[in-house]
Amino acid sequence: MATSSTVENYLKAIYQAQSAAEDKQALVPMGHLASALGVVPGTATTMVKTMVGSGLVAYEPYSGVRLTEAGEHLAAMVLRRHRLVELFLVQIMGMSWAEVHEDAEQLEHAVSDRLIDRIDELLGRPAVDPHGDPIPDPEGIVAQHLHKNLLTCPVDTDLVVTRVMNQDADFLRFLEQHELKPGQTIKVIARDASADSVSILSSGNHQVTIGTRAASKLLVEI
Amino acid sequence: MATSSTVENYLKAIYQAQSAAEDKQALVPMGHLASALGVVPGTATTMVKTMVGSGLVAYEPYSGVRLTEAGEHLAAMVLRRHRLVELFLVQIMGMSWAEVHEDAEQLEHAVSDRLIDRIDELLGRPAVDPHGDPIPDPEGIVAQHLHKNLLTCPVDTDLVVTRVMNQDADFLRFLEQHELKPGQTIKVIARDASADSVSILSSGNHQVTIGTRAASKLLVEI
DNA sequence: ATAAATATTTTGACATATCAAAGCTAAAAT
DNA sequence: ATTTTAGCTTTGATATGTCAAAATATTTAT
Repeated sequence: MATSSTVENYLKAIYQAQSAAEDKQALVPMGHLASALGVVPGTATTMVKTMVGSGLVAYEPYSGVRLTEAGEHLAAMVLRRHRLVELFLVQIMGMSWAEVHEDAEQLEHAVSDRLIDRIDELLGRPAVDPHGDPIPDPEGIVAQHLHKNLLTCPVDTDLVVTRVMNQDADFLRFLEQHELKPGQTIKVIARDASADSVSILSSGNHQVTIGTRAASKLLVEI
Repeated sequence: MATSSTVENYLKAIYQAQSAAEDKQALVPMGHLASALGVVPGTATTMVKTMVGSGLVAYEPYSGVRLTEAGEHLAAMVLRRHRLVELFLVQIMGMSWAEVHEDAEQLEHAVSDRLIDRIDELLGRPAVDPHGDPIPDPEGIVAQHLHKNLLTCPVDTDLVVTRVMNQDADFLRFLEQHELKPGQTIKVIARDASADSVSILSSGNHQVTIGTRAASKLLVEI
């Protein structure tokens, strides 16, 4: 009955697709799931059907897939392990936040409940990981934080970066270099729709201009 | 070309069987290998044949299997990861040495070279794990320590426990309770061949009597 | 030297996870 | 309303790792 790491990855991908959607109850299309996991669509269909058999997901042919309560809980546990491990690698092992994702991707399937609780304790039961992603508690409950992104937040107001919705190492290194990491205080100076850009004043008082695609991935708190 | 965790476990089992043998070049019988891995003999035969194809082992039908140089190096890397992880879990995560084996068994297949080097550094490039088992260096070289066990060591002489050749959690808890862990000083008071027993004076000056089977698993330095 | 016991290999089957390519469905465009 | 297109499912294969049970080899005992 123990879920394979493949099944854990499917659960995680469905969970994250559901979280990203406006309607949290919406079905995740098979094509989306397949490309998130790097498999061909047929593989996802087959796999999802076996997961229906384990009671982890609900599936409607030609429409998509959604987690059941059991699946959602398991997915939250995978995310809990992943995020605690990431924070642990940065905080305790002194690794760079840009490079820990791959390691965490492997370790999330290998750490025991006992060890993950030890890590949680050592880190002081943290609420978020180095990217600002919330860490589900042992019951699978996720503290929902409301933040705006750099396209929806007010201009010329002090903001604290709270979350980065992109795991790409180069992007993370860019943010680090320009003092735009979670916890740092910034300000949006201007938005230019025609230039597709947003200009920011970083915590170190340096100015940077980024594209709106990137700006939408940076979440802030006022 | 990356070895699966199954192959890594086969390599480790063959390595450890070869190390335990008097003749380090002796072939490991398939039955031994199969039972060490908890599979039926036919499975081991099949698997070993595919490993021949990868150049990791030499195999002689009806005789057994032996690591090639490439296989030995890979096996040493698995053991290096396992032992560094065990020491890490005990030293940094504060887990009990009796309970870390299972965790390490999983993690040894999931930690990256980068992370294992970080762990190695954090622990100060240690030579042995909590059981006194030597940690292979990044080139796969193992410092060979010569020790005697409680059956071959001199009686009534101060000894330091250096290594425990048994991973059984209950046995490890027993040693802990009776102050017989690696690093502690003990003395053999008497051996009784007919009673199949060895009597020991522990570091805390308590006396314990254990069977010769157990005594052979405790290695010491004079 | 032969029989009995033990160990090993082979064979056929199965579970999991995957792909390529053919076949279907549903939505969008005309 | 029909065609096109995009997306999804099915089918048949493949790779990995495993077992049960039959066949074979080796060792031990008589």
